[in-house]
Amino acid sequence: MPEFSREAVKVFKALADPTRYQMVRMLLRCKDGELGCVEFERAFDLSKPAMSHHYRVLENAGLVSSRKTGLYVYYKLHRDRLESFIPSFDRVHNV
Amino acid sequence: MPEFSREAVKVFKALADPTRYQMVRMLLRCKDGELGCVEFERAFDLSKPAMSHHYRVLENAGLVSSRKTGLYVYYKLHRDRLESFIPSFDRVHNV
DNA sequence: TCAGTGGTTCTAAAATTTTGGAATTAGCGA
DNA sequence: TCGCTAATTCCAAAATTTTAGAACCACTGA
Repeated sequence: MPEFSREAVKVFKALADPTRYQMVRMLLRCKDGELGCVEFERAFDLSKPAMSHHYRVLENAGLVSSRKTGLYVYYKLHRDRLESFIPSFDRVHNV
Repeated sequence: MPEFSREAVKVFKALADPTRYQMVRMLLRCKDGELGCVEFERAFDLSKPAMSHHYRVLENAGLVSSRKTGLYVYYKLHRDRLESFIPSFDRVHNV
């Protein structure tokens, strides 16, 4: 399978989970496309390890990257990456 | 989670597998958006039950429906359903 | 009627994904 | 330095998904 297809499947896998799908939508909605673990943990009733796992899946799909300041970690959405596989994701899914 | 989101996740799940992703692309490429099991089985080195499983996942996601004539079954892509969750899927993924 | 083909269903195994407790790492402030 | 908090890593269990053999169903043609 060509490289692009493998990447596409990885992106779809990343979005094929309710928690991660919602995380991406939260990131789309927020002002600077960046949210901290705190916000995510408040939104989803999951353990820290489970959340960490989901962050990693999104990172491996190239959909987010993380930045650490002090104790806190912030995740930033890569809109162009998302749109390059799912154009208008924003318009369609950010309801 | 709202209905649309649940449906969206189901559609992403359906596409989050190499075989099914390719199946959808084959359907996009073919003339009348319809292909038979024969073509799919020739394209993928999987057992009949495994293929049947994949057909069902795509059907449950509302992405295809099937039609039987005689011994043969044909699957038809629902382009509008696909595009309603992933606009321009055709253009982006039908490489 | 019956032999043969195409496809699904049933069942269970293999593989992957999701999850959380425990231990660990990293940074902050006293 | 020490104690505290935030987050990840390690590990294993639970859940889900993918797969195929065996049995079955549906249709065709002889």
